[in-house]
Amino acid sequence: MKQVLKKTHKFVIVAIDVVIFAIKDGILQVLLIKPKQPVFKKSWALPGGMVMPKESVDDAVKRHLFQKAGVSNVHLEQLYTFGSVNRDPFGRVVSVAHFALIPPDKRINLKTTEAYADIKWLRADNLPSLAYDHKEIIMTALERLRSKLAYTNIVYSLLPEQFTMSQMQQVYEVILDRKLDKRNFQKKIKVLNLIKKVGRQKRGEPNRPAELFTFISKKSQTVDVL
Amino acid sequence: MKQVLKKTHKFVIVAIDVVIFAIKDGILQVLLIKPKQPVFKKSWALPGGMVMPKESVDDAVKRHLFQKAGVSNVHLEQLYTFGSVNRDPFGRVVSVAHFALIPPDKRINLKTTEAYADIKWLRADNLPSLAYDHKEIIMTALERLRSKLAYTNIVYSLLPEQFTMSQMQQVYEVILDRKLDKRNFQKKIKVLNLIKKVGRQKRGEPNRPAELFTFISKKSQTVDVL
DNA sequence: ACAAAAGTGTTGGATTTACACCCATGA
DNA sequence: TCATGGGTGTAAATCCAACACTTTTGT
Repeated sequence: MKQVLKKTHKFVIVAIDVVIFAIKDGILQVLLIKPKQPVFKKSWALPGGMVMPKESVDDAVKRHLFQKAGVSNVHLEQLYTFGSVNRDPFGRVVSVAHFALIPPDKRINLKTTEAYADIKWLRADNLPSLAYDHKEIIMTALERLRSKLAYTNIVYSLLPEQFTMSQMQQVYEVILDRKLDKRNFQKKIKVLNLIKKVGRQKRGEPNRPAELFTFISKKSQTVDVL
Repeated sequence: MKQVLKKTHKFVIVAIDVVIFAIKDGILQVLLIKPKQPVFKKSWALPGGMVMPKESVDDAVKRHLFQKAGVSNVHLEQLYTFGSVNRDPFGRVVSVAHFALIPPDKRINLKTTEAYADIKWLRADNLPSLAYDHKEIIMTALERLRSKLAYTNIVYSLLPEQFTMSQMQQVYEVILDRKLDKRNFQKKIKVLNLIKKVGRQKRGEPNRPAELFTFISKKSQTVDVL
């Protein structure tokens, strides 16, 4: 199919790609697949695929996300549409890039069965060689993620249901790649009224147990965090 | 052609739309066309059109902008991609919406000759009934414009080559729809070092002549304006 | 007892807001 | 001379950044 497209070059195909982020072990990770095409044998690529005529772009993203990562009901956001003529060697494909945020305790179900050879989490700070313009897409997603951390409450999409203040601060530190002051951070978060104590503590570590918090609401809103 | 698409419903067409803003007479205006299709006889619509197989999305926007408004070399920015299934009654069309900013002294050349009956500037604060999902697109563009005024220097794209401080302040007031304090505004702008006095004044009005300024650089940059 | 992370306030500096009068011009 | 918008500074309030010690636990 795609080969035909290349030859005729008569249509513009609409596809989607998703940059899926999660923080695991204090490291920002991106979910990538290993394409089977020989051209990209040495590269990794973003999960994605075509938009079908009878599904919306949003639905296409959800479908591919579920088909490839077995995940649904996560923060999902349109990023940018990449539309240069030669971005895909197999045809004229315009891709509506998105990004997704997955909390670390989310059950996911990676499926290697389909058109790609492998799928796994890779560090965002040490990316392998990437197919298509996917490097650029990931960089754009990272930028967006960084800026949205500062003026929205999306951090809730990267935290488990219950979390400590340090965990929350760590999300900021990992993504922004700088240390924050503990007292100032907690002061700012407190005044925003986004989270509340659950009344239990995280025990079992060889140090003072930390209070557990949870988000009062998980609606996206713009708030001045940093 | 479009009718065929509707029946077969086999392909997704990629199009672009542009929300073209300018401030004229202290009013924020949007450039709209009057479609010829009977369905939209009573509506206005955004200028736009298909992306051809051999042109990039960016090039398609520039082409349509030139074909419809006779304008080139203006601030142009991708906004959002609208991809719901039924947004266009004539077929499955995904539209990559953009916005453009045009300075008031820019020569433009509106062309009513083509597939639409009329083209003209309409007030953004009192929009007519709009075709497709173009109301939503304009609202999204307005939001984006408002937020970018605050953290970038794009205001230069809405001002003539030489301008007074009051003119600049007016751009902010019109778009943000609130009054600003003259002294505080000038203080903030001054510290950003974006503009310089040209050394002449705007005479001819029955009041004290105003200093004229110009932008030191017309590169987009993010700066904390407000 | 010790190591490790949790919790918790204050101060100085920077930034932001509010606010009013005189000036230069054209009519 | 009058009406109009242009140009200009200061003081109070708020916000932000820097900074260190005590607590609680597991081993």
